[in-house]
Amino acid sequence: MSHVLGSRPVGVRQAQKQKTRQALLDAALRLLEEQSLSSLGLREVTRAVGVVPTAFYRHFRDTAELGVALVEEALGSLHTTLAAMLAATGDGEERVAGTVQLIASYVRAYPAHVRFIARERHGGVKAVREAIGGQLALFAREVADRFATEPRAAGWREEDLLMLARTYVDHMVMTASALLETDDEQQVTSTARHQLRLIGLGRDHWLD
Amino acid sequence: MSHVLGSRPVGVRQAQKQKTRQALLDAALRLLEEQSLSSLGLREVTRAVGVVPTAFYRHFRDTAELGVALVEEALGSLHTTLAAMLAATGDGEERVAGTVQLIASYVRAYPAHVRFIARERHGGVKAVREAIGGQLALFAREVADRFATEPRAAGWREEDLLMLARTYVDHMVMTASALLETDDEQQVTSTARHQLRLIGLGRDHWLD
DNA sequence: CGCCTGGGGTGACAACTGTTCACTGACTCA
DNA sequence: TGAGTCAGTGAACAGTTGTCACCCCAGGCG
Repeated sequence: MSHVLGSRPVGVRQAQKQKTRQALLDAALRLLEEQSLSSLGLREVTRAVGVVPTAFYRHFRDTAELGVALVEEALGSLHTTLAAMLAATGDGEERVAGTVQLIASYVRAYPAHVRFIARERHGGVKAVREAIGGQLALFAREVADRFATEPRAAGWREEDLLMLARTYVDHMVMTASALLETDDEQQVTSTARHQLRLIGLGRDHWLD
Repeated sequence: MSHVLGSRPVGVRQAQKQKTRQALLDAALRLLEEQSLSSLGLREVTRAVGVVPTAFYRHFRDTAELGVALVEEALGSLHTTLAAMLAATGDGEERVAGTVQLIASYVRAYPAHVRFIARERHGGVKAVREAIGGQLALFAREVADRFATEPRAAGWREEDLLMLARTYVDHMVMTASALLETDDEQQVTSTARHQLRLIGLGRDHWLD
């Protein structure tokens, strides 16, 4: 008789289903640490979960659809984090360092998700590529909109603001994946900070 | 009795072998346009060439080794092109436009190679990732060395020059893969030009 | 010339894949 | 309470995969 508002699983039934679904996503993400989505087998995933192959179809049409769900899981919840990151006003060296540190801690917290995004951004599954591209474009828009409200953006053309935002987003993704592959985190974060400074300088002298 | 110096195929035998090897590479590259290396099957490649599966082993241990060979084919010959690109002295708007145009024409000439590099740079096969990373690091070194000879580099720290070079190389790769995925080439090249201008401005004011 | 090397072919193997269909039994809800 | 829903099961299918030992015969070379 009780109605649960907002949250998805309304009964024991739905809850179990979502639990299995999440188990499939988790197992897939783990398997994808050492292979690409286009070689991920449906049986491989169900075996890792401890469930019969056909159960897979109750949740996803194929592994491509699972991939799209993973994109949502990895990037969907990042919008709020990004907003917080942008809200930290102030500029200069400590702002730059803070940004890079935030990226580093995110990579440390969710390495598998980051790896997945970096790997499948140009991967072999079209639907997943497009899902990631869409999310990143959304990020760029959000960043650009944020910039537009700041006094530094006075005199900037709309499209140049978007270009600048794209540069920042691209740099973020590249730094994240570089952090995954290196074992010298200091080296990577240092380079990332200097690159941000470089972009910041270009930004300051854009209107000449 | 005649000795051919330098060039590889010294006899009809060797020539045939290299011909088959090249056919395997070509077929693989074509198949990789719509999948990742980690899902590329050995049989799939030989079938496309019109050769029996076991013949594959005469040339490569497995598909990973073929992938490394593809990296060499795609990036190995690019060093000279890159040198030419850097040799074009002069700066400012037309230099930037020329650079972007050169990238665009390279993508148009070898789209499959570019796609392969973008896809496997963070792909599921470790050996291939490392091969690509090594080549790109080499590019960055070459660019940095070139910069070091220019008067603009006066006062720059060695590691900052390398950082700058990496930024340019990364930007090149990103622009190339962006050109592959878009259908609006003008849009992408325009953004790329503006990003180069942004970096150039940062470069000009680095020593403040 | 005639032996030898080795790229390519044959056929077969066990293991694996995605997808189908009919099923069971715990949960839902009027 | 009793009928219906549906997440997960079980078995079977037609293909596919990588790898094997063995054979063939054109090209290389003394």
